Amino acid sequence: MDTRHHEYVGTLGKAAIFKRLSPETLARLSGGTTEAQFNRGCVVFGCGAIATGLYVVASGHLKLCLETPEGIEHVVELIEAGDSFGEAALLTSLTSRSHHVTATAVTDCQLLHVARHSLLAELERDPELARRIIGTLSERLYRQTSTIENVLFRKAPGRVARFILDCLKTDSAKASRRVVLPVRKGLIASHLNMTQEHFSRTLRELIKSGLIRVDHDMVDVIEIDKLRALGGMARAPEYLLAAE
Amino acid sequence: MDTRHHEYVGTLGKAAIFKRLSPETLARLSGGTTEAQFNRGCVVFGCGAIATGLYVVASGHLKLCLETPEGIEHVVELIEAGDSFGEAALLTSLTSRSHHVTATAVTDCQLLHVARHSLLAELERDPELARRIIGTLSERLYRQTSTIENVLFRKAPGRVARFILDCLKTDSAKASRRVVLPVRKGLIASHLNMTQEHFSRTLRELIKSGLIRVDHDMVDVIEIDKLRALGGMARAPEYLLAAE
DNA sequence: TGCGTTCTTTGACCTGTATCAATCGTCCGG
DNA sequence: CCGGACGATTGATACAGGTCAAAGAACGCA
Repeated sequence: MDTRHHEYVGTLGKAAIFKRLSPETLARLSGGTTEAQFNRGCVVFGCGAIATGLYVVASGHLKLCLETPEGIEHVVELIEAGDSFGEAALLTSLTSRSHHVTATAVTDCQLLHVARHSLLAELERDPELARRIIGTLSERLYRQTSTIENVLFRKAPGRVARFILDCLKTDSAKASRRVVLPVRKGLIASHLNMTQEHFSRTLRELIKSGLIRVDHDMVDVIEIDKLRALGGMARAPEYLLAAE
Repeated sequence: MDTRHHEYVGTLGKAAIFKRLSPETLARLSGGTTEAQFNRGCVVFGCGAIATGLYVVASGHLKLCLETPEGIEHVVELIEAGDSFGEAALLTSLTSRSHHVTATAVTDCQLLHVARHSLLAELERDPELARRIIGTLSERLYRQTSTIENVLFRKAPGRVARFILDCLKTDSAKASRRVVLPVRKGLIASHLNMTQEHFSRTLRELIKSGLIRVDHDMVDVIEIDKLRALGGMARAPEYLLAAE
């Protein structure tokens, strides 16, 4: 195990899925780890591809998408540094270990790839790892359920409001009430299940009614309560249009 | 461990999640198992409730739903005998072990409840159980992704077509090309993210164009190819290999 | 510096689906 | 046998959001 693998231990240990695992476990996992760079736009794995292991993001952003043959795509999840992806396809005999989404780099990315056999072997030794993986999958399931809820129960303004509020929560700049959109607007639109055009219009609507202010990819929240009301409500009937 | 617990071993062993586990593991799990009946319409657990364990369905049908305060509900998943549910909330520290959907009996049900502590204890001993749980969660995740795909990429007729085709696959009567709808039509409509009215209309549309024939809850598939075309884009595993 | 590419905005129009409302079965208890 | 409850069907209408088209902005890169 050379020095490179020692570096991996550090990066792996920072990822949520492996955080606070025993150093021995991490060391053994790093033995099955390789490094990979992907340039913006590159496909990490395609839908249907056989899963060879799990990816951990050292840096960069990725998207997990569903695609139609016609090229329409829907962003299931946006992935960033510290996240992992590809876990779900590791152990499903039924779905023949193939990925059911396509993973694409939306910025240049640095990834670590932990081989499937290392994970399985380690699963045998360390029950804590099993718990982690189960926890991560549950987490993912939970997020997907929320996504479904968001898409099905809310109209466009509600979805956008909730997205902005979610960014506020995660973003370090929660006090400033300023959010920097993580990716290009079109991707966000897709994630919220609407067209880029509609997303644009909806943002302007929120601006016009004074809830937010927008400058390029910077969003300032003005009326956080009204935004919460919109995002919290299942279905936003008609909110007020402050005439200008 | 009395005779009742011995019965449980049999039922547990029939569930997909526990199938072919070692008799010792099953026996120990059955020690933490209790029985429960729920009448049609009863809520097994509500969204937000703390998860106490995992449920296995001995008989009956249930639905997993998302709900709004206003009482609108969306069926995330339909559950039947041999399925398990409630696994996802067992191990998420982050989401504080609360259920994120509501489980309701749609017919009278016989359930087994496996206590959380038994599962966790057994997880420590039997890595195969860990793999099973991971597999089940992955499976669930996969199904949810399919659901998202179905709801987002297809218009109403496509969704209905796919639902019928799915029933054909699972239903034992796949040769007969006859499907018996598992639950009341309104629930199916909700699962497909449309109103009961629209579902009804869509069915009639399919009948009018000669793809199916419907008598109450019996659906006969006439033109399976056209139905497939509507349900469209069966994911081809012939996709190319993974990254690197 | 200019030009092409990629992202965003805006406008006009169209359609899928929800909503509201009424009717009609069908099953069940009295 | 009848009335009520629940589910399914059908019709009329409204609107959210998609589609198409085109023009601006921003960001490369030569």
